[in-house]
Amino acid sequence: MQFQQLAYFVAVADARHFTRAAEAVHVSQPSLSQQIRTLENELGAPLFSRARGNITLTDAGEALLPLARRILADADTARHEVMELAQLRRGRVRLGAPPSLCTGLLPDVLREFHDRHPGIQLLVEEGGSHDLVRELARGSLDLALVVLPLPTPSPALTTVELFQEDLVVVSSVDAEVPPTPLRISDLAGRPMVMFRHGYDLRDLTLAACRAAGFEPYFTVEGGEMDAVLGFVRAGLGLGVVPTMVAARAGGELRVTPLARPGLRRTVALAHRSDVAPPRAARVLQDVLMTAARRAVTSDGFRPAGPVT
Amino acid sequence: MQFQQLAYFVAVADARHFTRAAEAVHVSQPSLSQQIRTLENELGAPLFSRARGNITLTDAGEALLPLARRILADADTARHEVMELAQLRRGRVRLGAPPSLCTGLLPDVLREFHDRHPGIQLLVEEGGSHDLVRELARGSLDLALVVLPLPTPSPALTTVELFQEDLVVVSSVDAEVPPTPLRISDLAGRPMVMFRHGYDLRDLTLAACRAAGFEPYFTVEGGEMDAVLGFVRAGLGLGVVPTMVAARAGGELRVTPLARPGLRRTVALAHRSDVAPPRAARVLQDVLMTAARRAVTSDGFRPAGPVT
DNA sequence: ACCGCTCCATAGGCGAGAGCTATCGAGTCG
DNA sequence: CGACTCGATAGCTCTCGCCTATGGAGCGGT
Repeated sequence: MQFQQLAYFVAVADARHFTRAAEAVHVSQPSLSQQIRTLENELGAPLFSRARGNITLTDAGEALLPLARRILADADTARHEVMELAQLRRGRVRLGAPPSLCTGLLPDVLREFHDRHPGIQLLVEEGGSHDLVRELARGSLDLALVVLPLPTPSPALTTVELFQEDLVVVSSVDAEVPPTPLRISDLAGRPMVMFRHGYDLRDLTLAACRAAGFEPYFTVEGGEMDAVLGFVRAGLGLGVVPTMVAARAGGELRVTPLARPGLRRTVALAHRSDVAPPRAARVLQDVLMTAARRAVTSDGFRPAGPVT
Repeated sequence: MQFQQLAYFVAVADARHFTRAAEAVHVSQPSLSQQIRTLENELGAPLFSRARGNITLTDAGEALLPLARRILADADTARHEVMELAQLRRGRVRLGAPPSLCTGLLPDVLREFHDRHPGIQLLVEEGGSHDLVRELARGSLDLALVVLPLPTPSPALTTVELFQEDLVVVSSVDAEVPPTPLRISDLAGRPMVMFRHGYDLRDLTLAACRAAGFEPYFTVEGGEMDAVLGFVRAGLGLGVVPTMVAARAGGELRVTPLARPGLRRTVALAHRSDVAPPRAARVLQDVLMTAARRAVTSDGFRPAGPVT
């Protein structure tokens, strides 16, 4: 049984006429006759009663017709479904990202991606690198933006570095003006506001302070990104955030760069090594990498270092 | 898109392994790989992510899988449905017959047919030749037993004569013994019981009486076959019925043959000329014709004359 | 580190079959 | 009775699905 045999069969059943059916399906009449005959032989029963000028379905033909129609319709549906997926008119990308990047990088990138491919559903999972890595491995995420180095490196994940971004200190416009540029050691003893456990920014800042030989003093700790910025704005202390987050946070905040070497983090894109991500995810990856390159040139970000 | 491509695709999706899938569908592994690739090219999207030892469906593959399964299942159903029809394990025959044959010939024939093909549904339409011919032409009957000549002959119907049967006179065992053999003219003035309008037996008998120069006298007229036999048994008059009906009517009835040339009717099988009857109908036709031949030799029926 | 094993992809050849054109033969109509 | 219609048949070409043989990449054992 072949798809075109079923198509020819349906055409004859509709036209009640071999020659006209052959025209409808764009084959010669003998080819169509032959295929119908082959189908009849395979099924072991005549499908049409061929009386001159009065082609009729036999009972076997009547039984076959609805099934043939359904099979052809299903095949058509299959073609369209898959082609729509392939042409990004439909689909889904599940992207994981840490809160700092959800606030900083993602809005523009997702906006650009959505404008180009409005049929693709975007699911963003906001979480710490640890959670994101687990979900990637489990297959519940297609892609994740992560901060390197990964908390649990694994050969099952492939990471591509996107860019490095400097961290800056933010403070309330009403607070005492910190020295410019600020060294890490200048943070010693100053009141600070810190993210909850799980933020890689927390670990990064804490490690830097300890490397400088002091334990930072937190007036408030534990909020999410927006809350921390709010606390800073309210004068509760200094905050350490990525450049892009500080830039987006708007007024009421003073941004102070750190003295060299400063603090820097590497942002990368991670996906499973064993399966190729869906087409839509690969395109999102392209958009992300292009945006990263743009940011490197226009916003003073640093290009990504060697791949780890 | 080909059926075997879908089958191979499903096999790989199930086995998650090209080589084992190839064994499952009994083709070489390269053939299977090639067909999968052809399918992927046609659909414009990869269906599997081929990582060593970890073959996985892509999103396109996931979309295709349920449809592929359904298409294959439908194709299988189609094959079985048609083959069951062809092998007479299922099906239907719609047979029309006049009441006299429903009473006489049909019970044994239908019993024999049903024993041979228990899956075939038998629908019997009891009616006068006129109605039966109309229903045949309309397509609501597959076959009909009719008495020739047809009331409305038409080239759209093909008739095959089965046999000729003699008519006999039945009377109550309590009534006056009619002369043996009886001539048609002996019926003049004798009380008779007659069928309702529409029975070809009525027309046949009336015509014979008129040809013999008299108008018959009916004490009761208008009943169906069983009723008429009951009236005869009750002594209301003589009846004229086919030999086989008289034979089946059981006791309480005296059967008197008619003197030569007597009365005779030709029973034929009719079907539409333009469409071949369903397979089951053709087989029933065979059984009927065989039974007719048997009746000709064993029950003293006469063979059918030349085909009209 | 290397060898061997597994497993999918590629190459080349063969045969089936689906397509074509040309023609036949049966039934229909003017 | 001849022209016409329409499905079946014949003979051919060429695509394509199948095969065997082989390539090449990753993984495991010694």
